[in-house]
Amino acid sequence: MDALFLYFKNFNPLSKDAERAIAEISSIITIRKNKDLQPIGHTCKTIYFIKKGVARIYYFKDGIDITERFFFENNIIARVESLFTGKPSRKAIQILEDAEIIAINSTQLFKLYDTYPEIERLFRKIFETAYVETVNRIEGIQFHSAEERYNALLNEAPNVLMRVPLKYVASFLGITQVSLSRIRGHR
Amino acid sequence: MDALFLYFKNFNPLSKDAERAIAEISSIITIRKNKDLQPIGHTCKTIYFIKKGVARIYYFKDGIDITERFFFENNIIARVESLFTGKPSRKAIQILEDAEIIAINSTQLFKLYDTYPEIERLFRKIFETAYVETVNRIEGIQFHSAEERYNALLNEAPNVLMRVPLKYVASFLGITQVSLSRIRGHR
DNA sequence: GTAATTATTTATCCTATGTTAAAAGAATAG
DNA sequence: CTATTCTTTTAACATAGGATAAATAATTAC
Repeated sequence: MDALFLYFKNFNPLSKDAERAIAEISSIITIRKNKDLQPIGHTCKTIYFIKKGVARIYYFKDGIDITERFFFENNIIARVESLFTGKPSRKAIQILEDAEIIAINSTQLFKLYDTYPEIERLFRKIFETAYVETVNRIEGIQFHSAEERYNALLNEAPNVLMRVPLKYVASFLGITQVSLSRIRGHR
Repeated sequence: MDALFLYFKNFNPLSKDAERAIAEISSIITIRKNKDLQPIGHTCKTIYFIKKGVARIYYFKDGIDITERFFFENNIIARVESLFTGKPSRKAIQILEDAEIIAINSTQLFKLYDTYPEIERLFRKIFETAYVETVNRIEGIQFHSAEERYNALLNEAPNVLMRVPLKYVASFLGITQVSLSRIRGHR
């Protein structure tokens, strides 16, 4: 649990009381490579924190597997389009490397918001930051060539290319696997 | 101010007290077509609400004017990548139709969060919703052809095409104006 | 360790969108 | 009302990336 609270400190340090309250609604999961942590079609009622391992959010678009995003150690994962709307998610979370994960029950978490404004503030800040990252990502997607996006990924997140199968990287970059392979060849 | 409080009710109804506190840190601006409401390079310290008119957030990418998003009546505008990070924004807000706008001072607003948890909750929910919209938008950008994106816009937000110059729509769709014109010709 | 499966690359051909330039149409200023 | 400027369309040509198929290479199961 310590890794989680350390992560929280970057956003809004919590009182011991608040930490305890979160610990009470959380559990630790170990899960193996290639398993789905959450399947498509379920309403997201959990916020995950990766202690160890790699994961991705993916979905199917016209029968094709699309990676929305990758997640590494010391980060929060949630399918926010379901978490914040209460609607079933069309997306799944898949584990790409054997993982150790902290699962926080979001229904209970949102109830804690009433008793602990500091917890509400913490998650407000976490998701504001995630929101900003998403806004910035649109720019990268929309106005760079596939090759530029690949090179940017290589610079900014080389661990993606080192720890994740290329077939998943391709759709994340918005191209086919064949194109990605061609781009990697240009060198 | 009433339009603003009515808008707030969709997210988290406020007490009269909280409404008064927000009214105190807000002002009404009238501004003409083609003017910049906020220039590039300034740190965003204001959250705007459009009572009347149309606006867009735009920036320059390699000297080319890119529209990030359009905003119509009864919506909040903010350059969140600046608002939530405190860094200067590379983006500007431009008015596309003579507008009447409520400007909320964000520095003072964030201070109100301490006294009025209901206000913090309100804006948490507003930005959670905006975050979800942004996540959903990525899907639309990344895996549809330009023509599909144009048709989707035509269906989902025909007011964009009716009230906004096409040259601004093109970059919003991620294509050149020439391509947009070609696509509109296919019919 | 070998067979079977899965991931990646290479090759060919094709289409959507970019680029540049020019024409046509609409809006604005005086 | 006319001239000027700004916006949109049209045309011709170039290219990045998609689709399909097949060949390697790497993993996994037994």
